[in-house]
Amino acid sequence: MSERSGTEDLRRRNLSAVLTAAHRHGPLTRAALVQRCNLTRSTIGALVGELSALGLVYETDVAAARVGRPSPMVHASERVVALAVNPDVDAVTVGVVGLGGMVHRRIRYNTSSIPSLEEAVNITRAVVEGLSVELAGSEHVLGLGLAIPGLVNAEVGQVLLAPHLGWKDVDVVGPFRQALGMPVVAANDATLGTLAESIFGAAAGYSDALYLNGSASGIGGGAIVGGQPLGGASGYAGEFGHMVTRPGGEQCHCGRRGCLETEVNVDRLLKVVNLNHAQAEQLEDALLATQTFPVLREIRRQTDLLAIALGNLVNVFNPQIIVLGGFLGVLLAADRERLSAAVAAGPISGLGTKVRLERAALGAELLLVGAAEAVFAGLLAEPRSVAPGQESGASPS
Amino acid sequence: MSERSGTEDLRRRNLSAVLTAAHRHGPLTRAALVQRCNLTRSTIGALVGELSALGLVYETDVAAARVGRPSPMVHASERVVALAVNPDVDAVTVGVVGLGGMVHRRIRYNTSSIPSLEEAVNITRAVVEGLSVELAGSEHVLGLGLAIPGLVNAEVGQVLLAPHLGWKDVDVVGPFRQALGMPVVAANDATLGTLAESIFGAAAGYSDALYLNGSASGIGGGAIVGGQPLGGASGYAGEFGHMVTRPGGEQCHCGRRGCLETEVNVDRLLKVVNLNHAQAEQLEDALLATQTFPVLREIRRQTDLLAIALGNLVNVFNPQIIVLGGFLGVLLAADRERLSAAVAAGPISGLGTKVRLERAALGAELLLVGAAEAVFAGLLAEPRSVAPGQESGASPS
DNA sequence: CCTATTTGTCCTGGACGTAAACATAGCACT
DNA sequence: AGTGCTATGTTTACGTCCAGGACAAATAGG
Repeated sequence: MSERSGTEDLRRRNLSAVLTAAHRHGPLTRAALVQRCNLTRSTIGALVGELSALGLVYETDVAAARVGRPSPMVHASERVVALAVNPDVDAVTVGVVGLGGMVHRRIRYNTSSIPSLEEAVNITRAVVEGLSVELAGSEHVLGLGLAIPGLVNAEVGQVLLAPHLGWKDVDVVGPFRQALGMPVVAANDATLGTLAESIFGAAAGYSDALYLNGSASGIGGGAIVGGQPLGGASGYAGEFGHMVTRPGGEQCHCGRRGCLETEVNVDRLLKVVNLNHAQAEQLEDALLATQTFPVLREIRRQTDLLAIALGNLVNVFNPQIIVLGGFLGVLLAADRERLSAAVAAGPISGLGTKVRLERAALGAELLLVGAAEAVFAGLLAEPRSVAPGQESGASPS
Repeated sequence: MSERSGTEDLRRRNLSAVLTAAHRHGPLTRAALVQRCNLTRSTIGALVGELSALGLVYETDVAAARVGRPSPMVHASERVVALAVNPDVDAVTVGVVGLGGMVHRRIRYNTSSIPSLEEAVNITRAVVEGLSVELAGSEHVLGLGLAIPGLVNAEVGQVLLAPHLGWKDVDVVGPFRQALGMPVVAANDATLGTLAESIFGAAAGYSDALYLNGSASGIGGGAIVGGQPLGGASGYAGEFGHMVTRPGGEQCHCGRRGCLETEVNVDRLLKVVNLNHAQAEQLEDALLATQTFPVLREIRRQTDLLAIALGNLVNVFNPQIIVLGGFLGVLLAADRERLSAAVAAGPISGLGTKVRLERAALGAELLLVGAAEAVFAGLLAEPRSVAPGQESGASPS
């Protein structure tokens, strides 16, 4: 079933360590890799050589500022790319993301109505065909990552429920794979956002982090636990939006009452500053500019409820940092002191005082980076898997 | 800082895999180890040989029931032991636990008052000295594990707060190590209970499990995430008892109102069946025997509130199983249908329907097994570390 | 007693990383 | 401009480890 151990296992791990370091921590000198990976110069040389032969990294000379022989820079090859797709209610966004985390292209295809799965597939195929010249030849397309606003069983590639898209109990991986002829992975958007923020964003470098994102469709999130993303039994973990914070409160579409996302809600914020959904971009400015009592009251109300949920999560996870995205980030900006104080005071025995609260650092590229990261994960774990000529137009032997 | 990789790293991992398998999954034949560890007969032979030379495992012949050469049984040596100590408000319990998970001795030392740290240390030393004949000579004492009813920073061995013991901001590892002259680890009792249940108890074999324990001192718990125990940044994770389930409810000692443990509470249960604290053992029988309205109402009230918390946790963790210990197990037994239905209905999109609810399988030995497991963890990860003659009465070369 | 089957043991070969010696490339000082 | 210093890449010898194959051992079934 699983591969034999052998000494090749060691090599796999070391190749993985080097490639992962180059991917996550930007270009690094070989000397830096020696330190970071705890390997000798000889071994790093061999590993970088192999990765270079596989086309996964390349080296550049660098003007040395220090005494001693200059160490070449090892770059993760940005020509090794993943496609990233984020279907949403009003658009399907397709991205091309290179190893190293750069988003090379980002194409937002606006839809007149909520896209069906079939439409999302067709749009994606069309956009990718439009990019084919760009992708062809030199680039190596590893696969496609799907960021789905809903519950996704990552193992089997099934969407259990994506309420706002109206997708339910469908295999999403199959159709995309069939249409594009490449490996496809799918996961919940907030889970992928967590991944992205934990690697390249505000939670980078923390082993235990929480991420909560607030959007028009509710609140989702994810956790990094001991450096690893929390998936749960089937990839559904991180539904922080349905934590009950006001029992007997408003009815939630999930069936319960008083879920966090029925109370802490972008609609309520828009309403107090007289904006509509289309003007969500201006929410932050409007909130900060309007200091009237109803506005302040609503900010406080939502801040306090959010703080209860965050306090619960601190008690549960004991994280080092909590990253807030979307309108939750706006809420943090609107009254950081209050949220900070409430989170510090809530959890047992002052645990909350040590938790950092940060806004998400990645903007529009968050989900594309996260989805690509899910694709890269396989390669990073097993760099040699790139070997059997896995070009975009696959041809089985 | 950390050790170099080398091929010895492979050996370490393989030794660890074999020893861990023998420890967790009882005696196994070498043939079974070959399958389980994905290694060849030659390698398993070498590994078992080395572990045997280290005194960590031994082999026995077995009457083969199958055709073919019989494969010897590999047993984790139960003569390699850990001491386990659980200080509580009315007693200090000391145990001797062997590799393989057997509790060889369990000595409960009742105290007339809540023990101070100093008293706990002295009691432990006295009990261990009483066991010295038993421990001396043939046995190999790896160290001592402390199960503390409170917040423990496992990394630094500090108790942040153990409210019922009255310990606060004290180094617990230091005094015990000084008094006993052996390595000491400390952790929260519920965290260790989680570990024990996940290895030898009801959660064995599950990669994603939750454990909640209800005692006179409140509700604590822990999680297994992707097969690994959830620790958090400093080991404080798993404080499920302080999840707010009824905002504005009763004041909790933690400062907030309506924490789970202020509402779901053994005192309230004892009260409705007219028992006092000392009669807690009889709670289950009393609850099941008394079918009066006030009793049923209190059971339902607590069941419903517990279900809210469990529903939140299912949304957060997406676990395969939830294990309930202490009076929470009693509550499950009292009205399994109701709790089951509420947990199934609560979480989003029917996630709860797939979650198993089980009572804790380990009884009085739970914490001793868990504390010992924390001690064994180091050995299991690095079996060769046993080498430099680490006898109970240590004698540096 | 013989055969099939399963498993332990021994031996050889290949893969891998380490360590140490050597080579190289830039800086800094004179 | 030259010389030494220093940090780093490169090459080679060596040890460890595991896989795989040949052989031996031990048992059940006929």
